[in-house]
Amino acid sequence: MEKITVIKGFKDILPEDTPNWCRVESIARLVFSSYGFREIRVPIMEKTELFKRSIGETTDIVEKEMYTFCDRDEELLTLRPEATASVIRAYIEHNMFSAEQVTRLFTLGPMFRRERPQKGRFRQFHQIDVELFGDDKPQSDVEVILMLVHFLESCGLTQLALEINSLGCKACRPAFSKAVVDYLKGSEKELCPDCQRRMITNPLRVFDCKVESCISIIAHAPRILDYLCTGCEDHFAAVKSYLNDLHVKYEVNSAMVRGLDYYVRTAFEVKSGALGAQNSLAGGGRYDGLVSDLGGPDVAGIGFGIGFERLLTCLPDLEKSKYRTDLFIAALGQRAQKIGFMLACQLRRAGITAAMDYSDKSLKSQMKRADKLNSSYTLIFGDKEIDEKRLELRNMNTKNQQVLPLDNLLDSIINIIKER
RNA sequence: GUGGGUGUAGCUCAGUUGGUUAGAGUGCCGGGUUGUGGCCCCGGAGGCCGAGGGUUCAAAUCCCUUCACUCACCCCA
Repeated sequence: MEKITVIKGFKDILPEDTPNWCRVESIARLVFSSYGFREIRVPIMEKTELFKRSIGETTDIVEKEMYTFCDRDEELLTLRPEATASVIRAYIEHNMFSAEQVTRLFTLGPMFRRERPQKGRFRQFHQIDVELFGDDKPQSDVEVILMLVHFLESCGLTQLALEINSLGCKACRPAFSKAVVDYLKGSEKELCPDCQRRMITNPLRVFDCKVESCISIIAHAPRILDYLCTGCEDHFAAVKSYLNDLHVKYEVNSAMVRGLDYYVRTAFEVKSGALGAQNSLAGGGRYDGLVSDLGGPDVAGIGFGIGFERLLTCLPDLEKSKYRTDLFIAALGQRAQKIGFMLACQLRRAGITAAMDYSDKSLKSQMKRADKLNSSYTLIFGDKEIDEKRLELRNMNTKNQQVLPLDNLLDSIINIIKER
């Protein structure tokens, strides 16, 4: 019989790893809550239209990476490639804007993009996603960036590289795009084929190219920061000033452009050297105008996403989770097995991790099992102990053994274990 | 979608210029005198050498095809 395997680019998260996931999740909840962010959970599927309108029809994500299928009633549905669109949809749908001026939300869960998998990139991957609606002041940019840094540091990450940039707005970006195209036309033939194509489709993407010759051409290209309108310039200056005051280290990377069409003004990214080619650990930016594009009120927005798997690969002290057992019951013989089983069931109901072997194996073998399960204590008994009503309780660390009376056995074990 | 690398035991990997019954470490199970774990010693189970085809007296080894994994490009978290 042929084995059925997981889908390419999808991963099982095994028991030895799940505690690490839980740990990071609880740090996120803790840190975000102190900034006033509340958790929202949105579906992993949406109508395809939602992503087309938010992310942009001509982006790679929408053009070739989405898992889209036709439902039985002919409706086009898509497994979410990112969370922002869904959160905005929910924000609008539940009229959250009328409940409060500023809304702070976060969510976490799986995202889906049909790319070729490689290090730090999977078809199902997980993101922690943060969104702040209803405030266009630079302080909210700073708050969100600071929270991101705070969170990553709380996870134990060091040597983070924060890069920020301003992408301009609807008013000033078109002029910049044109200037870039004009500049590139001069040396069009020296550009790599990809960049020649980008010139037409999405000129700003040329800044992302890693080809040696393109990099040297782009080094002298116009900089977005020289084309910002007064509003964008003031906004960006304020963001930088606050970050300086807060001693948040960052680099301005005027070549940083982001792959989702909706970003305006502040864009930021956190990179790590531990990741390989896909070195972007978290990224986000401002998206004023997107909420109204999706049918909501004209409110500002800013947010970011953190790659969960990428974050985990950056963590320095990742440990595989081991077994941990309070009490192992080594029962010898049929009578002992029966008593032991009843005891195990009762202990578990009392919240104590109790384990035993249901087949009547040799004591040596049961002791080995107890050791493997990292048990703190092992209760040892057979016919002799039952007849004498005196059971042996071995402390596995000290090797001391004490005698426990069969009467009130449950309570005395609970007391001993809870005292530790 | 395009390249490169790798596929041998549950896991990590050896395997010579093609040559007997394919190995090690680790893990798993059992044993080392009656009922006491970790260390040590002994034994056992576990492989269609990724799959299919070809060359040859003979293929894990050489050739072709294919699949999977992986890294990189594209792009992004």
